[in-house]
Amino acid sequence: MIAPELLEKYGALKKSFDKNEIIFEEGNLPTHYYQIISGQVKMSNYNDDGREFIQGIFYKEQSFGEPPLFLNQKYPANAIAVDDSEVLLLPKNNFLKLLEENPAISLKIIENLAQRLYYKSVMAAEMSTQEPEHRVLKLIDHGIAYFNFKKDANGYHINFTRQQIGDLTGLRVETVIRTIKALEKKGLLKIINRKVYR
Amino acid sequence: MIAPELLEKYGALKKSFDKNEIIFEEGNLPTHYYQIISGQVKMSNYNDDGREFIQGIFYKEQSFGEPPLFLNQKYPANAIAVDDSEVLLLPKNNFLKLLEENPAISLKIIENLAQRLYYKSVMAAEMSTQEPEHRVLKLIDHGIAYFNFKKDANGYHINFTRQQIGDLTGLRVETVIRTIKALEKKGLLKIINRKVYR
DNA sequence: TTCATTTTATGACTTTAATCATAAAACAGC
DNA sequence: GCTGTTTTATGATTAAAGTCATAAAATGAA
Repeated sequence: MIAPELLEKYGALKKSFDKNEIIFEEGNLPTHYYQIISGQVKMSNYNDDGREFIQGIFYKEQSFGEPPLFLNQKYPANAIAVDDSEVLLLPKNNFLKLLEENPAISLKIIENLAQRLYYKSVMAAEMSTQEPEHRVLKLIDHGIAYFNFKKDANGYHINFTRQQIGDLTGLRVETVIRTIKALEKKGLLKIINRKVYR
Repeated sequence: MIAPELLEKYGALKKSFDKNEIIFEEGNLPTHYYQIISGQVKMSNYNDDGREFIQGIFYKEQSFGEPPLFLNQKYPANAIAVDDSEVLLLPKNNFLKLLEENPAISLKIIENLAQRLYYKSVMAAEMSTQEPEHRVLKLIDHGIAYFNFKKDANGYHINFTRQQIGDLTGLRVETVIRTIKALEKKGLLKIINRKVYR
């Protein structure tokens, strides 16, 4: 996260996106640095027959879509508002100037990219070799650490739909539903009127 | 890549690893920055029943294992020499000092992490939603751009074993062998005495 | 040059998640 | 409050990759 005041000093502008509105599209060249003020944004791909894979979900104070910005490459995925969201947009050149003039920010960017690479490494290993129960549990446990799940009397409330869990783990909804039930039976999580807790 | 002279100025030492020797292990805390002088290194995970997933393969002048270094987290995978290899090791604190005193290097690190994140994004989407032919082809095409495949009269020589392709895509050897044959039949690649070309 | 190991290969079969069909409950918009 | 959509749910069936067995070719080490 970069302080909003600093971003604004370099010319960042606030933009609002409605729920399900596209922020940028796969295949386009990056033009801005994006940082969320409020709401949530997902980055995802659609394969040939319309099946979705969610690369990640981002919340307030988080940035997204930087890698292609540094590489002059096309976006490998779409960014879509999951809820009504407000986002700060800083044009690429201003962003690079900001980095140059504020070396401490570079370390923040590095740490952020390192964190995301870490998540992708863990999930890639899970998704390639582990069975559904393992995959779902790993996603949930990662989510507790890095997504904004709230803890209450029942434990952490995993506020993802079964479909979202499927799209994040590469499983189908039905499989996720069955897997979650199996995990509950094993006592690894709780289902309280359809909500999942851990 | 950071210039070897600069690394040595900050106290980096050269270390040799035999083929199949472990450089560092999953679960350990990072102590050094690693940059390859010669040979090749893979980062990989083994799941509960011994199945391997290769996170990536790295060659001369490339660094590996940085993310946990920036996050003070444990390594999410093992680093193993694929061939006899020489690696420059720079202790963590010296590396951070180097970064601090050479701001231009930070941008290099950022670009490198961005590149790896880009690869992982593309492969994650493939691995979760696409059929084997698509997955193998994507890996090969990515490899042409970023691994050191050599081009000759037959095209790019994909010098991965079927097993390695399987470990990189989450498929079993037999499936890779059959998939490659199917891709050859479709004219998407060539097999010339067991070697794969594209 | 020989021998052990790795890599590629192929067929038969099995398992597991995907698919398909259907429906109830919950939620959101009007 | 009604209605359309989304989410959760369950059972039956299918397809596709995994598994198992076996072997030839290639490679590398002694």
